[in-house]
Amino acid sequence: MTITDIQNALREKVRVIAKEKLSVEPDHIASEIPPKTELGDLAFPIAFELAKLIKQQTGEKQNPRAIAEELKNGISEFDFVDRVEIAGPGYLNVFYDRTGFLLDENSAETGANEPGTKVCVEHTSVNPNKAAHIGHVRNAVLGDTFIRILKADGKEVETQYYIDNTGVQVADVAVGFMFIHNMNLDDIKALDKELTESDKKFDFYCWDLYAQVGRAYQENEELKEKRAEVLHLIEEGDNPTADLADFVATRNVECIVETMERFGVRYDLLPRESEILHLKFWEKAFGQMKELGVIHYETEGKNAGCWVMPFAEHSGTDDHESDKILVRSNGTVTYTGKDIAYQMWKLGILGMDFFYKRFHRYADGKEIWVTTENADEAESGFPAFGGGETIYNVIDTRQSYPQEIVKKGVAAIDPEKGEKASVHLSYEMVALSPAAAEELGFELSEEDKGRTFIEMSGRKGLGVKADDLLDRMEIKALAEVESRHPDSDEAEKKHIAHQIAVGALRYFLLKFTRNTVIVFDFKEALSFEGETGCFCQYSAVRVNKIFQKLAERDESVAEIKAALTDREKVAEIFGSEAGSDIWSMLILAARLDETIHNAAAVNEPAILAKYTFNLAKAFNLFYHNHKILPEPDAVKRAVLISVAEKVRDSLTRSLNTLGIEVPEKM
RNA sequence: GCUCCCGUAGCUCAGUUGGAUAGAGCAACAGCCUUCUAAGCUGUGGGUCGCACGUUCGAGUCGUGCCGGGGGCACCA
Repeated sequence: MTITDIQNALREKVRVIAKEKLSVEPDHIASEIPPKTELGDLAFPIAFELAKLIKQQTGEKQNPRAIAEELKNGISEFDFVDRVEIAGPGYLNVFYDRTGFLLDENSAETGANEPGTKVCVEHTSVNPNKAAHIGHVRNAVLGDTFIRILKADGKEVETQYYIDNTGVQVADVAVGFMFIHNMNLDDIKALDKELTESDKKFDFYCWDLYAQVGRAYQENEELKEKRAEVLHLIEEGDNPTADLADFVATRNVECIVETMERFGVRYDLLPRESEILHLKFWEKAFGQMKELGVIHYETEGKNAGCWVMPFAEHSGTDDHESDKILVRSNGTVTYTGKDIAYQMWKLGILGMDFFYKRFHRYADGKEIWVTTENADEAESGFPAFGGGETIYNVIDTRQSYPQEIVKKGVAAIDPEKGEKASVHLSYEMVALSPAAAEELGFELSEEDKGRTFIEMSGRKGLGVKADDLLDRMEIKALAEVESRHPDSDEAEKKHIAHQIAVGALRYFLLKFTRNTVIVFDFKEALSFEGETGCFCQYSAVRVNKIFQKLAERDESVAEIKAALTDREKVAEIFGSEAGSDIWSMLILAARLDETIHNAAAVNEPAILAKYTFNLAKAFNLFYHNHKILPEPDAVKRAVLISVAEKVRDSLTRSLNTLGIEVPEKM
C-alpha cells in the first residue's frame, strides 16, 4: 500500500463518517502534512469545517473536539494506523504504523502503471536564426522536466519543437547574409564548412549576424524594405531565397538540438511552419472559422482588408483594437493564425496530416522526425504523431494574450476540446542583472544601470549563450573534480564535470516557480553549494557509496534485511529516541510519487525541485547522525539500511525526473 | 486608458484546494574531518508577510481599495 493509497483511504473514511454519523457532506476533505513528526503523519483540520456545516444545516452548535472524537474512532480501525490524536482546537492527527510501513515499503512493487493517455508538449521553439540563450534553456528545461514528470505520473508524452522557419526572424538573418555580406547559398555552405572545420558554431555566427542586421536596420531604410521582400519569398517557397533561408534555419535547428542534447533535452518531432502553410493546414482551419462566423473580413477602418477575430475580453481603446488580425491585408497569415491550425493538428481535430522524414539520430539510436511537405521525401517507420488528449505549450508569459486568442480560436471550432485541452504553460523570462550585462561586455545607459534587471535581446545580441554558460560550468566543475580525484582518468573526470554542470544549471532553472522572473547572476548560477543541483547529487553519491561499500565487503542487502522479521525489535527502534529521526527520513522519501503527482497536477516542476533538495538535505543530516555501516545492532542496522535504500531509490528517481544524473563519484 | 503578474529575513526565493510556533539558500559570526566522501553538518543573530479595510473559528494565502515594480494590449512572435 503506497502512501497515496493510505491517504486516500483515510480521506474516504473521513467522508463516510461525516456522512453517516454527522449527516454532512463537505465538498472537499482537506488534509495536510503536520509541521512536525511529533504531530503525526497526516492531519485533518476538518472538524472546524464540519462544525460549521452542522450549524448551518441544523442550527445545532457542536464542539469541534467532539466531532474529531467521532472521526477518531473510525480512523483508528485501519491496520496501517498506529494511533490518532486530537490536538489543539480539533486537529485530527494520524500516526502511521511505522514498522508495518517499513516492511510494506520493502515488499512493495514499484510502478506498475497502466498505459496512460497521450499528451503533447511543445517546448523550446527557439526561432531558428541564432544560438540559444539561457532564457531559451529555461523554456527547454522547464518543458523537458515537465515531460519527465508527466511520464513518471503515467502519461504517454510526445515532445515537439515548433520550427518557425518562415518568420521575420529567419528573414532578418537571410537579409544579413544576402545584402550585408552579399552571400548566396553556396557561399553560406562554404562558410558553414569553414566554421565547422575551425570548431566554430554556425548558430554563433548567426547570433552576431542577427545583431548586426538589427543595427543596420536603424540606419538603412532600404534594408528594411528588403526584409519584407525576403519574408514574402520565404513564405511562398520554391525559390532561391527560400532555399537559402531553409538552409540557414535548418542549420540553426541542428545546432540548437545539439546544444539542448548537452542539457539532456530531447525531441520526438519538429513540426515546421512552412508545412502548416504549404500543406494548407491553415486554409482548412481558416475555412472552418469563416463558416462558423468566428472571424470576419474588415472592409473599413484601420484593419481594412484583414480577417480578424473579435476578442471581447479585452476592451478596445483609441490606440488598441480589441480585434486580433489573423490574415493581413496582403493575404499572409499571422503567427496566431498558424498556431490555431497547428494546435488543432496537435489535438487531432484538424483532419489532416504532415509528411515526415528523419531529422537526427541520437547516439543511443533514438530518432527525431521532422515534417515535410514533399510526399516524395516522406519516409516511413515513424510513430503516430499528434492527437494528444491534452496539449501543453511551454511559451513565455509575454505571449499570454496571443495564446488566449489561439485557444479561443480552437475552442470556437471544437468547443469540447479547445477550452480544456490546450494548456499554456507560461513562465517568466530570464533577465540579466545590470552587473551580469556589464560582465558580458555591454555598455549600459544610466537608465539601465538603475533598473532591477535588463531583458535579454537576440536582436541586440545581448544574452548569455547556452553553450558558453555550460562550457564555463564544465570548466569550473572539472577543476573541482581534479582537486578531489586527481587519479581518475581524464574521460571520467570530464564526464563527471559535465554531469555536475548540467545538474547545477538545470536545478538553478527549476528551483524558481514559473511565474518568477529569474534575474541571472553568474555567481549564483555557477554555485555548487547550498540549494543547488550539485548538493542533491552529492547526497545521492553518498547514499550510493554505502551500497558500494556493502558490495565490496560481499555483504548482501537481502541478508541484512532479514533481521527485519523481528517486528518487536523494529518497533522498539522506531519508538526509541532516534526513532522519530529515522521515521521522518523514511516517510519523506516515501512521498516522491505524491510529489510528482502534485507537480503534474498543478503544472509546476519547481515543486519537485524543492522536494528533491529537501530530501537530499534530510539525508545529509540522517547520514551525519546515524553511522549506518558501523552500526553494531543487526536489527537497527537493517532498519537504517532499509531507509537508506528507500532514500537512494527516491533521490535517484527524483533527480532523474529533473533530468539530473547521479555521478559515480564526486 | 484596459489587463495580467509580482511585493515575505540584509540579498535571492519557497510557502499545497485558507490551518498548528511563517521556512530555505546566500551573506555574517561561532563550532565540527583517525569514522559510510567536509561540494557536508551544527549553532547564533535576522520578519509591522508593501499599506488599509473586509470575509472567516482561523488569512502570507480569499475580496475591495491604495502604494511600489514588471509584462502585455502589432498587419512581430
